[in-house]
Amino acid sequence: MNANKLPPEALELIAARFRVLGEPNRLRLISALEQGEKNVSELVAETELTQANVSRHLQTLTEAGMLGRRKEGLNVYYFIADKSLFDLCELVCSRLQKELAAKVASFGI
Amino acid sequence: MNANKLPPEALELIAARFRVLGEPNRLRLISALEQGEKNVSELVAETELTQANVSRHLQTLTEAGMLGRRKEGLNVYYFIADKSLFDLCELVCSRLQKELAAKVASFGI
DNA sequence: CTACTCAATGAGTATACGCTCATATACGGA
DNA sequence: TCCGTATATGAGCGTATACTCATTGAGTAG
Repeated sequence: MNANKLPPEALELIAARFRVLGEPNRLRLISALEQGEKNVSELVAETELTQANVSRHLQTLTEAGMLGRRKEGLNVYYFIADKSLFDLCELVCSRLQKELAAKVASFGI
Repeated sequence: MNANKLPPEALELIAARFRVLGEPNRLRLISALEQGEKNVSELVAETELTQANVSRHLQTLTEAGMLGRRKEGLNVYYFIADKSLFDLCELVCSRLQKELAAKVASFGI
């Protein structure tokens, strides 16, 4: 948000990126891949989502450049391609914790 | 995303936060407030959105704890309450620039 | 109190998107 | 080649949400 007059197309690009992250199940997939690459079946087992649903979310994440794909025989392995994801989530998490702490404190006394 | 088994409610909270940012016009409002607090009329003039629309987006942003409100007579002034917004956008922007640069390079040779 | 201004909100519409079922595609083994 | 397994995708449905118009609510000035 540095540039003072970001053109609409740029804003749309940025927003699109946030939108991809605005879905809990996609965050779940990202989180699951934090430990390392996994194939679709593993992700389905771990998240308990349907295979079709996992596939679609992985597609969304991959198109956004956040994940990478690697085929190995029948299996397709996905992995985190954008390490800045962790920084993003870190920022949001710490902010949420701060807000939660404030809420707790306001009840405390 | 540090914790390995973030509970679903936490993921929903994080996702909700990203979703709020996943709308170009809301980013526009945030961007407009970067210079300092502004009232609704000023934001309407600057963004060329309808007053109703601006009002709703401001509500969304305020409920998410990202903006603050201050009434002064008839006017209501909004301001950035969550400074980490800038870090978030910075991260996304720099990542997008990197991707764009890569795309340009791949056409270069 | 009346009239005016700024901001918020109820109602309605259009669109985006997450989900599922069924099917297609891709690949490996017999 | 024929079958089975892993993943992707078309079609359809239901919900969420961005937008607008009209109205209301809050505050000020006359």
